Amino acid sequence: MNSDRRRTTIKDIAETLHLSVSTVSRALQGNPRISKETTEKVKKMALSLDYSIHGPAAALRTGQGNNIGVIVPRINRQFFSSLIGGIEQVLRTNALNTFIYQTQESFENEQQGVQAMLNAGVDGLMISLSIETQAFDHIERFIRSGRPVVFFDRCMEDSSLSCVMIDDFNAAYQMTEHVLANGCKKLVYLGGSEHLMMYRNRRKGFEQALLDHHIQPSDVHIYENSLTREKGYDITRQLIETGQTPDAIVSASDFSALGSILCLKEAGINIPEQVCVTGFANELFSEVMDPSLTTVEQHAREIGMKAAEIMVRNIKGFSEIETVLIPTELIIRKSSLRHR
Amino acid sequence: MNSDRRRTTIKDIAETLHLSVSTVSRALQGNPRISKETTEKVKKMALSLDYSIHGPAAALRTGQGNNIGVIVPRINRQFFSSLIGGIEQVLRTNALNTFIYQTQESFENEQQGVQAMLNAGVDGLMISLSIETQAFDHIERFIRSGRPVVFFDRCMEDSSLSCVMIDDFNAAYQMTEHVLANGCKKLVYLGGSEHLMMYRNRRKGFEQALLDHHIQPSDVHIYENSLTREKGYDITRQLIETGQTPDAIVSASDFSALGSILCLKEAGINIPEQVCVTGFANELFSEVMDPSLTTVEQHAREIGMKAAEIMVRNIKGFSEIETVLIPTELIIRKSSLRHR
DNA sequence: TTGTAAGCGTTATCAA
DNA sequence: TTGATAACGCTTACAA
Repeated sequence: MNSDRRRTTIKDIAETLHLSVSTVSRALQGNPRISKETTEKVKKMALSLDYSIHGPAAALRTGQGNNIGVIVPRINRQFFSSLIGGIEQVLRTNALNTFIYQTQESFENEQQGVQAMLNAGVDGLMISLSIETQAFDHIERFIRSGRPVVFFDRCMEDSSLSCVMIDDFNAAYQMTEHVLANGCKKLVYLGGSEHLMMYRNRRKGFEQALLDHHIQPSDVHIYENSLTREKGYDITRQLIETGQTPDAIVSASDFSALGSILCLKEAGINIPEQVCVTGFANELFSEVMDPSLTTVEQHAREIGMKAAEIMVRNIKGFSEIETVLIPTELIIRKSSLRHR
Repeated sequence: MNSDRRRTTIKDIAETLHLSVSTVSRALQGNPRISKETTEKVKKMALSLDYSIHGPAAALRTGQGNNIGVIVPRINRQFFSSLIGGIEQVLRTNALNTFIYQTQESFENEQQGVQAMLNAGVDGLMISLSIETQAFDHIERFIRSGRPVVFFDRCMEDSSLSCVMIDDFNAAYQMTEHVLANGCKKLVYLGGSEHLMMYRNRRKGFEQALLDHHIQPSDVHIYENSLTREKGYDITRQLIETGQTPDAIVSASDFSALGSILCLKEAGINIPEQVCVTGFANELFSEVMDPSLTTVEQHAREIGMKAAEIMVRNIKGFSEIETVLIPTELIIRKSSLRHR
């Protein structure tokens, strides 16, 4: 545990082999200008001396660090962790490291995260904005540094930036149509923050479906900022207690849908016969809960992979801007499927 | 999107202010040797020039990169993502960045990951071994570089290394006692890979409880490598078909427990009255599935935080070795609680 | 095919 | 209180 042990450098290899550092550097890179034997010798010595390249030094010299910063609201959400899995896989196969930072949905943390990425000298930034974020100086600062930025899921609304997200409008539209097709007429919608495009789009999709099917607006309640299990529970309880029980609860989150279902079950209300409930995200629990939850599969891993691919192309010098919509999939389960 | 834009350096600041780079460097660090006015001036200019420190260069000079590598089998497991959340939080409050790498349970990826960390010049390594890992040259290589290594959850069995894990033996022991207290006598155990200490310890805890309660070994079946939903389902189906249905299935994983439950429900077998089922990990779905699953809460976040604290202390020069057992919590739910 | 030397952005030593 | 300069480990013209 020799903690003041100096690391092996190419200089060490050069000295033991009586070569110059440049020869060693080139040999290590497999440069054809170096003879086969020398290259072989150098690589062998590198191995036996426990050499590993000092990335930061190489980065300093070449201006390329091979590190990509990834900023997400939370890492312990099925959606984001799968998405990161996709990012990581694509970046790795392109010899890029993944630097992760989670904001915990805090704007301040997000600012710090971007600064940390700037300091770390990452070659590009992939980010999904926090719920709180409404100002973008920190992002613009990064962009000014001349390095690529790719948004995913929660994007900045600027068409000159790359963004990969799902088709929220359509997903919500289809979901609402499905609920209406099951005979529901008095709907409650549990939405998110209106300043995030994705939640606005979901709400718009919901409303458009109602419009297209001639549902009376007076029969509909829309709640903002209602994405948590607790919110779902509380709102549902309040509706029941005030005699306003709807016949469908369409939620922009599996968690609030879960809260609603728990509350309805407690109140002895039958799902789906009396009330249909739908969620959003296809969290692991949605399949195995009782009743199983109708929801939207977002293909998180693919979103991550697609975003990473755009980043890789940008890093390689193709500075194209892309906005990609990953198609969603309606997963119909018991919580919304009536038998008539 | 000026991609050949040179980044602002302290030299730029120095020139515009007619100061030397050393003064600027010191001012930026808040060195008291620099006058208040100069410090102020420099910081203001840094801001207006969009300056941010170039970490790699500073790392090269100081030998301290403030980056910690974290290697995990998978990121999209509730357990690991929560754990990483804990790590990230502690490291960040100590001005350390988190470098993440997932092995997908592959030994080859793990080797590459350690190498990537070595190259990235991280100051320390936090790692949970892949299931496949049985050789440790890559780890020893990192240790030889003189930088601290902290294991979590899946550790190398070497008392000269720091490790944070849960008390698997006791957790399994308590779980087994709970099942026995519910009157079960013919038990099936679904375990993991025997070469991982944690799974060995769980199996030992299970067996010790049987021993202490005088259960006939002939009434017990132990399966190795049975941690997935599919394995749980298949083994359970096979037991039922061959007329060997047990009265309890104790699993080392929530996923195989889930598989078992799905199979039992399909076969019309009552849980828990005919068969008790227990899992391990308290995955999100275990609470909301039907029946809710008795399991073990591992306090993943705390494991991460504790491991990160040890790392931070090592980075700061205290090279103490610590093995920490985080206490678990038995979460008793419907899948194992008989009413008599 | 190999070597020399400059320079990436920063910090730290020494000098003023 | 500030400045000049060397050094960290690496890559890459340019030279041999």
